[in-house]
Amino acid sequence: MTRAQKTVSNIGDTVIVHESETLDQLFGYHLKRAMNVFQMDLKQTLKPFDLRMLTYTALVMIVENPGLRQSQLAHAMEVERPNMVVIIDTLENRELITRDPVVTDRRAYALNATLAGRRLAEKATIAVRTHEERLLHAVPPERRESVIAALTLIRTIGGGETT
Amino acid sequence: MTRAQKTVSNIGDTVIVHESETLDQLFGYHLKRAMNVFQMDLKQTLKPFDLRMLTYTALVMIVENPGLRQSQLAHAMEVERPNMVVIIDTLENRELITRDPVVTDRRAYALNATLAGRRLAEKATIAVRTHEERLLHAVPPERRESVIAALTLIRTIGGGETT
DNA sequence: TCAAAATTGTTATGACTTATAACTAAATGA
DNA sequence: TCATTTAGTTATAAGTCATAACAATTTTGA
Repeated sequence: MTRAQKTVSNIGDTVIVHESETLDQLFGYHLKRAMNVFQMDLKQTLKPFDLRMLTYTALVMIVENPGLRQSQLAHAMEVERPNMVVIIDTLENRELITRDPVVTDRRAYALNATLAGRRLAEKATIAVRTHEERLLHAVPPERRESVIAALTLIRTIGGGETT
Repeated sequence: MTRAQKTVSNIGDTVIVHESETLDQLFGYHLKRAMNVFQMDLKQTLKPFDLRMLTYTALVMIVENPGLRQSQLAHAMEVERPNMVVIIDTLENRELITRDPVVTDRRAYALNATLAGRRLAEKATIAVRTHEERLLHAVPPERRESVIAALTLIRTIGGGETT
């Protein structure tokens, strides 16, 4: 049973739902279903590192963009500023990052990863890559690239985000 | 500025984040970003019909699978049963669906769409398709099919859902 | 047959996520 | 200078999602 064709079928006595013709034709529906799989897997993958999706993303972004401001990070991650505070708090409390003063702007903090932060990001990323590989092993690399290109195209058009 | 290459660049005096090398290499990251775009758009698209993503999905599934039970729908939508109750309540209160008794099982309800429900589903679906078209217009149909096929492949492998 | 187990839908509730309003401190700029 | 804007924060509300427990019913198997 590779693809769903019928909307309903019978096994013995019980009716089993097989999706919906209409929804099956919607791109966003497939996007959501695939997203669910990735999200559940990612959650489990990050659990050993005591990271959530957002804290992981923030950590990696800080590692690769030293000196980043919270507001910039919030904007990049499409997260509201107040919510970014607690994410940063979490990472700072675990001493994975530091809030350093910015000489040119005393309101702002420059975010920097500590050595522990960089190491954790590295380890977590390896785990995430491994798990992605497991999910994607049936999709050849060039297909993956093609899909990513399509997704990026969609985002840059529909999202209005120039980044 | 179509694609991000550098992680950080300077415009005038302010540092601007351009994503992250590491995250950019992750399939799930692109999936999530594209998903955000779709989700925000869908939310706006369904607002005039006073439907949310889940109520829309449930309504369409009921329209196309008459007689469906709540638990079957919950399973198909990957939603917990208690949460399905409120979704069904909402649709029933608006008289878009009915909970009909099942002669063979007095515990269960057979879900059926009313005429109003079918009409609303139809109108909403047209709107959703239109909005998807706008988001996807830069992606040629065969690319879309290819992406959907890849997403389905991922789901059937990683998700474990035979459905 | 009939008691135990499982299932359907439900209620109540709590955890977690995300959004909004309002505030302080600092920077900007007319 | 003084009004306006911005960075970060606090408090809080709204929204989403998951868990436990329950009544009614069906199924199971001893």
